[in-house]
Amino acid sequence: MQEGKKRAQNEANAPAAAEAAPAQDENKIIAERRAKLAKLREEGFSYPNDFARDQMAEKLDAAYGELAADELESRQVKATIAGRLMLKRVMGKASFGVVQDHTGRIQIYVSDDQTGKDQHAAYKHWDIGDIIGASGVLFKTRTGELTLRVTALRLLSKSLRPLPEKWHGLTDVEQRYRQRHIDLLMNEHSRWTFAVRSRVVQGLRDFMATTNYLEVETPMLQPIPGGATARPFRTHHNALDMDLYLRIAPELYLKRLVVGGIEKVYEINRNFRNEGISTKHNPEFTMMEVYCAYTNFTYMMSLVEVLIRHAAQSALGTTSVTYQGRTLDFGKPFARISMSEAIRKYAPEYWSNAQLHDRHFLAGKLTEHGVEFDAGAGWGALHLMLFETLVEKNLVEPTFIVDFPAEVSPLSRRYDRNPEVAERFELFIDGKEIANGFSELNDPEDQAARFREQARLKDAGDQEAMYYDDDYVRALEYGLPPTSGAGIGIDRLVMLFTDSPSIRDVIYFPHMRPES
RNA sequence: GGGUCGUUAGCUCAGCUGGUAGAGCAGCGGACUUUUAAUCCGUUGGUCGGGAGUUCGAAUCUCCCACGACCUACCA
Repeated sequence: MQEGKKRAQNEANAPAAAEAAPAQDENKIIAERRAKLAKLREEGFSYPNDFARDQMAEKLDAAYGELAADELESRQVKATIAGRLMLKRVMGKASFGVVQDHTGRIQIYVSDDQTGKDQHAAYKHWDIGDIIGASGVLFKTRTGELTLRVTALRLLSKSLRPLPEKWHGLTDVEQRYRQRHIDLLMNEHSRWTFAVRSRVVQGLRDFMATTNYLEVETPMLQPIPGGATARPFRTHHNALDMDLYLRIAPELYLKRLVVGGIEKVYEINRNFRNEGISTKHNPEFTMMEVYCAYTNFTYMMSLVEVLIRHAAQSALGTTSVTYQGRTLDFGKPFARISMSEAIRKYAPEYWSNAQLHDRHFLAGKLTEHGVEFDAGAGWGALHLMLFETLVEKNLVEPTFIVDFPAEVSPLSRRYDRNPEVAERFELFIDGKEIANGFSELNDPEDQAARFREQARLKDAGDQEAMYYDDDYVRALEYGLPPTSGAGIGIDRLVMLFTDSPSIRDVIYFPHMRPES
């Protein structure tokens, strides 16, 4: 790090850097720009950092964009701006340019009689992509565009690599994901998408703060990866000489905090799952998990509903969004339906409640649909599989599915009236699971039994089954208050809010294989 | 994992049934003092993703590999 820093500084200061060995992918355009940089260095250019701007493009437009030309002229508004040169139009003794900062764009007008011939001549040789600063007075062109009549301008940072074409921009999805910096420069929609993402997270945090939840951070490196059924990433701690896992969920740690008296707690952070990659799955993804003592899953369902509604409103200013051509309304109450009812609703024929609880019946129907399952799978696993096969894709509008089989919900409290079913819900939108929550299992002896069953499945070859977590059971033995909790998939929520078809569109740097 | 499609200049794309690789933008040189994807004249730029094969001759046909997209199966 230190070494690298020193080297970078030397390069920046040394004119000899222009002779440095060029990278493999250098072409003529880059060579020409390096030559320009070398010449600029001879003239004293040193990547200056003492330029102070006093205006942003968007603010200037908001303040003066509507003003009449002569009114603007009479006010003689001075401004100093800085940003990246995105367009350049040279016309002899005068030139135009478009400078982009993080708020937007503003046009500049550079001419011999305003800056002097030399400065204008220098500008003509700057490149699209260069970062510049400019001072001047605002005016309106003949066509009414707000423009800065430049009296002084400086090159602040030289761009050696050409930007994509001004009209089509960068459209190649692979390059947009691999070189997100270019995507962000070129594509307004990409900038908007990530701005929405930030506002969603901010909106969630604001809401939680006003309802007195405490935000915490729990371990990403865990000796026993718990809280979900998923394959973990493994890593190694050298000093301790022990294997650790990247967390698949923060759940068990957050509930330890509830045992410790933090009764309203949440975390927004990354989870890591060593599983497939798809338009809906990235190996690391962002999850919000929340727990509230002295409530049950019905409270948590309502909280999730309100949170999502609030996130939409604060990030987008509306609760109605269009996703891939379909309208989703987060403003009206989310539907609530039990898993059994949902299966019956979407089943091709009438199935009785008894049939839906008959393992052999379910196994037969799954086979009819060509679904493979483990011979040892119980009623609950088959019931869930049938739900996933028949129902999930149909749940377009926000819908809570409640009453999951306890067998597939090893951390959920059972119903008193039916111990085969858990007080658990999942929220589906556009066929995707967006949230998952339940009344937490706070009976340490039941939890121990469930872990034993998971350990048995793991021994039998189920790589996603949970580990027995002795330390967690011991925490429960001190007494976990009746508690409900939920997890919300932030990436997927942002996909819905931004009409993004792929999770890679809402993650700055999605995982990609290395370029060969 | 399986299937389909794609990869040509810095970017966006043409390139037919095999016959010396093209355009626009960007770049470079020139003209132009209110342009708007500025315009006009001239011009540079390519290991056609990589490798092997068929052929007198391959961007083009065949095979293998890499990367990506979409569909499909699974975890959120």
